Amino acid sequence: MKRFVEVEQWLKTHGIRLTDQRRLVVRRAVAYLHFTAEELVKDVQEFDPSVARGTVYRTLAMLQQAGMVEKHDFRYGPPNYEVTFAKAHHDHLMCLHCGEIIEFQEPRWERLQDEVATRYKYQLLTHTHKLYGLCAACQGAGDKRLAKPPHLHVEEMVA
Amino acid sequence: MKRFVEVEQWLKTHGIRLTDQRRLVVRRAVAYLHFTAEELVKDVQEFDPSVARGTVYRTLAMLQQAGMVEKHDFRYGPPNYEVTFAKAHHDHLMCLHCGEIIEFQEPRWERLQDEVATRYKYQLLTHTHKLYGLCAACQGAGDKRLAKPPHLHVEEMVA
DNA sequence: TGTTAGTTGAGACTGAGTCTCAAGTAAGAT
DNA sequence: ATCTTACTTGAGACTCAGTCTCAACTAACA
Repeated sequence: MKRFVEVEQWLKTHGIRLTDQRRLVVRRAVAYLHFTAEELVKDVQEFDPSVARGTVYRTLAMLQQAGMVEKHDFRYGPPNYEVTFAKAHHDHLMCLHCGEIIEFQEPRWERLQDEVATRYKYQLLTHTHKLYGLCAACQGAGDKRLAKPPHLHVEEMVA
Repeated sequence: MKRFVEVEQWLKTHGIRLTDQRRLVVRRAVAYLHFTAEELVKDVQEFDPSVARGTVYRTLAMLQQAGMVEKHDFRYGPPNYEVTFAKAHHDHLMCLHCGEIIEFQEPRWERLQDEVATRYKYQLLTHTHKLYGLCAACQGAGDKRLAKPPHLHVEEMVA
């Protein structure tokens, strides 16, 4: 089953009203790996220019609230969103030159984290762990500065 | 020797002109553990209201460039700055209720990171690792939402 | 097919940060 | 000590991302 169908079902069963606008936002969001709010606004408005910015932000907040979308503050540019519904926990490795984002898992970290939390008597709720560097392809390139914002990877429109 | 004296010397030896404004910004910054740009602006302007916002931002950027100040995107609110000059590398643990920030070191992480970077053929440049939870004191409190922004810890003014 | 509470679009508003440029000044040269 | 000049500053306009308000609209249940 397509992911957006599951997301829509989840919304329905949780008493959240399904409007055309929300459907569109969800469908466009799941087509991306990572995206910024403004990118999603533009993308959604290409399909329906009448959808307001506020609606996209509100829907995004709602999805985040529901735990289907996560917001990441990568170090450069505005925050990045990711649809995490039915996805295993992972951390991120980002190329500072081309903006590639790799998702990886490292269970040994999770254990070390618990250890640290215990050390300081903290009840751990969440964490972010991000590595920044240069991917193999960009290590040769001359200018090592961030060339473009963290991106993107669009699948086809699933309408 | 006071930290700000070292910072000022460093600036001097690197051909950066020492103005009264920069001196003030540096001195106020080293009085904090963590601070936001706007907090520093207000703080600096209490000592000299004629210092412009732009000047504080510019000085902050310069110090960051020089590697004496680090910018942290904690998950809530605007970015947090920290004077890292002559400080060992560390990561952060933050209480989501009272905003306490604990700095800790965990060398085993660094090794795991190198491993991950190698796995993906990345040249690692930097990383951020932040744990969020509830400190011992706040675990009992009723409302678990973030009560106030990441803060602060002011030492006395060193003028 | 009502009814109504939840949702929307439009645009004003906010907060954080950047930019511009004329005026001011630190610090090396004289 | 004073000159010179490139660097720095203050003021305020500007930008960008995100939030808020409110009248008009609509999904979904009765």
